[in-house]
Amino acid sequence: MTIPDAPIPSAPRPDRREEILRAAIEHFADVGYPSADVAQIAESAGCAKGTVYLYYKSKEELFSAAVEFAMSGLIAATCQGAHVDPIEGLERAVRGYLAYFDANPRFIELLMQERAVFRDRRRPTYFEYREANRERWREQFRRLIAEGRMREIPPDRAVDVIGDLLYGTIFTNYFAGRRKPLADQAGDILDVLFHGLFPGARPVLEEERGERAGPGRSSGGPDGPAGSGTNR
Amino acid sequence: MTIPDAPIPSAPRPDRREEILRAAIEHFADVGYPSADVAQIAESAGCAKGTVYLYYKSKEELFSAAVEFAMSGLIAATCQGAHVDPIEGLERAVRGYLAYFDANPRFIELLMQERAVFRDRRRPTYFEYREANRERWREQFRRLIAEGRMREIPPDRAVDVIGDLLYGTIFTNYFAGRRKPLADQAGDILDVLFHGLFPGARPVLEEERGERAGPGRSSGGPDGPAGSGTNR
Amino acid sequence: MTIPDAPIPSAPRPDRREEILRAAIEHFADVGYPSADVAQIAESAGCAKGTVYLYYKSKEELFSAAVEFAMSGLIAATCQGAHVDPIEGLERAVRGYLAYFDANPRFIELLMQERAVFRDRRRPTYFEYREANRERWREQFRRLIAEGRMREIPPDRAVDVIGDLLYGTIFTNYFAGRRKPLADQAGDILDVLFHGLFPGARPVLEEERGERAGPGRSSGGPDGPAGSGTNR
Amino acid sequence: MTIPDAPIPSAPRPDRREEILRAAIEHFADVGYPSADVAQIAESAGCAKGTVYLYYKSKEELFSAAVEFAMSGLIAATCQGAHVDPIEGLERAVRGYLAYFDANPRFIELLMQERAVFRDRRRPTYFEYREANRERWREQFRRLIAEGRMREIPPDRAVDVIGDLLYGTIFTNYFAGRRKPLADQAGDILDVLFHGLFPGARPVLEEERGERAGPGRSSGGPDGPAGSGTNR
DNA sequence: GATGAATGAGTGTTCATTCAT
DNA sequence: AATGAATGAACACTCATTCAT
Repeated sequence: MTIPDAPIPSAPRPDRREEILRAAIEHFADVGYPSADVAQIAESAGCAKGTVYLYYKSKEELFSAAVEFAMSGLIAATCQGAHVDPIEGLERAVRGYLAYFDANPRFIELLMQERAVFRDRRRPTYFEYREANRERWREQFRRLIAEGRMREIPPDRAVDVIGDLLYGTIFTNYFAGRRKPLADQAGDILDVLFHGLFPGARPVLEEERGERAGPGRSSGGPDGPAGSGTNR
Repeated sequence: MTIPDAPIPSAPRPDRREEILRAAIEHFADVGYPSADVAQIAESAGCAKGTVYLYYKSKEELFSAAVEFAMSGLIAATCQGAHVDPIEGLERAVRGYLAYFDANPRFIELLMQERAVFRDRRRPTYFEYREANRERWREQFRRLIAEGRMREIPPDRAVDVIGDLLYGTIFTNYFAGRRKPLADQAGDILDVLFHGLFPGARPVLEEERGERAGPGRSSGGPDGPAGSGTNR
Repeated sequence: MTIPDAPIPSAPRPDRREEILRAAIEHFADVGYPSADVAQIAESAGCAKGTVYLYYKSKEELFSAAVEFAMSGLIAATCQGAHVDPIEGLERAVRGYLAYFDANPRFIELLMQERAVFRDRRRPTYFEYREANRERWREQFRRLIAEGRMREIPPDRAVDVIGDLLYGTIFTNYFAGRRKPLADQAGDILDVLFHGLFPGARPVLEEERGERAGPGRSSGGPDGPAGSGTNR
Repeated sequence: MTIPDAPIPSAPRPDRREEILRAAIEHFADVGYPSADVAQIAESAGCAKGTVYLYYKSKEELFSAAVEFAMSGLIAATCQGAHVDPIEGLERAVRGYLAYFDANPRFIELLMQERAVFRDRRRPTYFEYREANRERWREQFRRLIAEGRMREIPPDRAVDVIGDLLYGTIFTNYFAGRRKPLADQAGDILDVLFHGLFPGARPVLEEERGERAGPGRSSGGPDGPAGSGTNR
């Protein structure tokens, strides 16, 4: 029943939705989803709080849009080289991946936040993307093995190892403040991936595994809470 | 007007602090730091909310304690094998690492939450741990290279690659719901790490790198917000 | 770049104001004034939100118009029979009143909402209407009493009793979900009104009144807040 | 993550729940449910906003508690006289009812608000109460008719008529600002109820009913929106 | 006249933290 | 030491209203 002041009309803004998304990406990456304040995103975007809700149904949806934006860029950055030799294609994909996050470190933060925010509501966008790519690489690895150009490693596992390595790399770089640009690390990463650390080492014996290490147990972890017995 | 029952002698509580920590680990891992409710932790621990503050200055400190607990277990699980051959030591460390998180999947969640929560206030505990281990492995790799048992890879980079691969592996497994226990993947991981994917491939040429891929640029990312120019 | 279709000549809208009013009545009755959304009314009326404000200064004024509309119908429905015998006139008015709300149950809702919304800003439209009719009936009752056809009841009080009974009847029917159409109840209501429940009962002694019943007092209401002492 | 100031401990308050309820009744009755501000209720009650939520789960629950309180008082005020003659019992109940709302006019407001607020979520508390009483009166009326002390009116309809009259009376009095205390009107109401207006009038002919009056139709209501055809 | 994008005040609810007991 | 009632800052979201077009 109170009469709000007349809105001060601002300069025409041709692409409000995009401005808001840009502001949101920055803000979410800066302070994290839980601390992010829709009012501040609005301010960054140069509009009022209500306007944000004109374009995005909720804070959560805005966040999802940010993550999706980041992922669509990643796909573009890694899906090139479809027509080159598979090994070179892999190299390109790896370099593209790392270069992408090098250029957009904020996106790493978004990926992490997504997990923390949507804990169990859905599989993170990033992993959806990984699964979507799996088949393509599996096929290529199968062929390389058949041609004798690749060691006999279960293609699926190879895909996992590469994906895990890349994922771990970007996170580590971003979080641990590693100094060298990701792109500069690509050579070493590919070198290890392609040729291994110890060419002459004896084969890895799977039989040796099996010692489960819970804290405070045979592995010498701290006694106390959350011993392995309390975990599912 | 009701005569209270004689107090039920509660089980001796030798370590309230520990009970609270145990409850906290479980709760933080279950619902995430931001949604975690001190009152519920207290209830799980069988005490009142105020009591939690007797032992931990704040919710944040309690969370830190939970993370630290998780990490101390990890150190124990990976620092064995000090006196065996370095290559076997590495294998053991890798298996120990994976087995540890296999047995304590909650801790993966805590690690992730830590990052999301303490965003820029400090380097995550986990990476502190990694740095602390770096020197030890660097030395061992130097020796292996000198002995010709390891390819000529900058030892620091080797440490990074291994660490990143492991880190990426646990996160991926936990978040993407990979089915195989981590311990079972250890063999393949070690195999790739030790012998590489493509023994005969041409050397990786670092010169090829350099194409920075920002979204909407030459790499074909989406046009719009957060182009590489807007990143720091 | 798309060439807009030729505008579909919308059906001639001779009375936008009326369309909006119609939509408003429906919407206000459906969801209640506080939850009513001007945007939805506009949509129902087939125009834009701004257009509503072209015809009605505010949501509140639009609501008032809705109530007034309802009341003007009521007046028409109860003011017939001016030239018949007063007793039959009363019967007709009662039946007309009930039939009106039977046919327009939404209006009952509007009447109630009006009270809830405009709390103390003005006397509800409905009661204005009642007062406007009072004089006419007072006169007729006076005559009936003089003619010995009506018991000696203060005419004003008779008007009140009839009005209250009708008012209570429509509300109760609407809110309590009474099943029988109002019109079917008219006979019983008139029967009680005309002939009473207990023809032979001793006269009602006004002297007996006077015991004020506040909660928690002699009348046994709950102790606690809002005892009669706290009321104005 | 901001550290709130230490709460200023207030004087010991033995019955917070009740103080809050008292404040809520007053506030809800004063400004209506939708405009009611929990913060103001808290202030009236002399506590902080959060404290209200310690005792009542939500604003809605607090409102329900207020209504229930009002109704429990009404029950007490009308359920006396169980052992007197039924006709006198009825008289007492009617007087008790009116006296109750005379003493607690706020409660009328609450009853009305309840309907407006919980529109279709549940049958209003008040009508629950009426239904609960129905059986008791039905029985008494049956007996009175059998004894020839009451006219042959369907007992259920008699209950309805009385209830509707009372309900309409309190609302009208409260809303229309009628000046005479309710208790003073009781005599006239009972008089009409017991003996009727026109003892000698011809029987009411039910057959005459049936003319449904929609606005703008044969009954001469306004043309336009919400004609009877648009109503359910 | 019509539009609908933009505005921003307003509010129910949560929860970490305190402290009198 | 232990309690748990009390606190109050913080924040997402709604929606009546305006006005440039």
